[in-house]
Amino acid sequence: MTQPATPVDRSETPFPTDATLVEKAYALLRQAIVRGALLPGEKLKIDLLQKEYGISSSPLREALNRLTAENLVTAEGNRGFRVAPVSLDDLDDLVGLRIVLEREAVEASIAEGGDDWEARIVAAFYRLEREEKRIYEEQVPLNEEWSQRHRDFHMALLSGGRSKRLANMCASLFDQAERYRRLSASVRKRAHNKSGEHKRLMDAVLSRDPVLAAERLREHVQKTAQNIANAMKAQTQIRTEAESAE
Amino acid sequence: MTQPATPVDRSETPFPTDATLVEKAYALLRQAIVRGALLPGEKLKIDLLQKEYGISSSPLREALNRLTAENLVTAEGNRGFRVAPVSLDDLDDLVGLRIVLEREAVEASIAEGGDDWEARIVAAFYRLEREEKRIYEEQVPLNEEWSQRHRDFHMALLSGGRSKRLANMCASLFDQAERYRRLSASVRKRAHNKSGEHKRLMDAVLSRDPVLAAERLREHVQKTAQNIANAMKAQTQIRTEAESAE
DNA sequence: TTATGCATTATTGTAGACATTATGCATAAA
DNA sequence: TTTATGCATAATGTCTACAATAATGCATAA
Repeated sequence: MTQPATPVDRSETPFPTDATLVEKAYALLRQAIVRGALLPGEKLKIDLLQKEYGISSSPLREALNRLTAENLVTAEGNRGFRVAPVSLDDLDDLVGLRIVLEREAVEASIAEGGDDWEARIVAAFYRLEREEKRIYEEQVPLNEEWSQRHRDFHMALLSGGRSKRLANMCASLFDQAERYRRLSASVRKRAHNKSGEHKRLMDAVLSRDPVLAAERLREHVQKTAQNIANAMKAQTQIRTEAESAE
Repeated sequence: MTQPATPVDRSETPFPTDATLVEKAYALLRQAIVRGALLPGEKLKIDLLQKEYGISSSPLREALNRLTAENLVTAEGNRGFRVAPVSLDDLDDLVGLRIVLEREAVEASIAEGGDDWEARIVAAFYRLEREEKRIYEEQVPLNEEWSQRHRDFHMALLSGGRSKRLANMCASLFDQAERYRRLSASVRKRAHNKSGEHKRLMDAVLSRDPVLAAERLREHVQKTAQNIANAMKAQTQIRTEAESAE
């Protein structure tokens, strides 16, 4: 039996139920790494993961091999797998590429995107705002729901172009950056006022001014990265002080 | 025992001897696909590959999973692995991204590269020219040696920047394009006079004029892609005619 | 011609044995 | 002390056989 032909909204159903175990393991591990449940540098021992997820070694190893190509896992011959380490240099590298590729993607979207693309943006923004309002009014901390809405909004902005590769790369880089955001977010739990920034971003994109849109996107990405970098430096500072106090 | 600390020149020694079987399988399969020994769409049956390479299923499957992330292999759940298909649309996509990323890489190289970078370019060009001269004088057809020199030259041009991710992506996209080149090259076996083009490219880069360098790089990549596209169209034409003549 | 059911085949997943390599620790040498 | 060396132990990678599941092709019925 094949998967039903109904279009799957990946933002709603996290994963189809009839996926192979490799795909499930891939999705689970990826999520755990991006969300920071598995920490940078952490050893990924097959037998432990096996018990944790109830999946045997072969599909796990295959999933881990896929993740190495996405810079989320490192594999060193005969020394097993690890969660990819993080560093300020790597963040820099990541953000630099993100800016280049997201500029390209938003420019292509503005040039090629139709009404459906614009509608996707408006819808995604609406849902993101709703969630942020809920968080503000109910004094809820940032949550998975917001992260998903946030991701959807950003991807919607870039989804108007034809290039599949570009879209995939942007998504991958976004998630890699998301991992950094989460790791550094242990400090500041509540949302900055990102809502205004996202509104400005959307307006620029919907006005179809490629220069303005690219510029605001760059600002947004760079500002976020700066916050993350500062948090990382602060953490390193704290860690260093704690160590030297011993 | 760890690998000796001597720097490995990947262009000389295709692969270290103490690599794991996953790495060997990965390298072998990748090569076979890029060189066109395994054709687009071809089924990759594990048991056949097992006999072919003398490597058991586990490392083979792991290697294939890595290759899926590079767009060289497709994996469809419960339907096994295939060599990634090719199409004019995909070529377009590929080349579009290549131009964006190689421009970025060459600009970064010009801004950040030092004498060592320039020396790498000159050396790579010298070796490429030597090989082309040999091919011309001895009436040898294009060969693996030339392909390697050609790759080395292009990568040298882009190797001056700090971004590791960018370099890796450029290399991956170059090889994906190389696969297209080889597949379409079955027609025209002898080298075009690329030598002059490469010289002009090198001169622009070494003059450290980022605009000129990016423009010549774009021209070069696009012209190559156009030749490939034309060859693909001709092949499709021929295939279509053959089919309708039945 | 178009469905349906069934047998066949291919793929995926599991388990456990085995070989190889890394690692930590005790001991010996500088 | 510090730095090597050798060995026991653990971790990793690989292989094999087999079980479970899904896809596929074909004969038959509608």
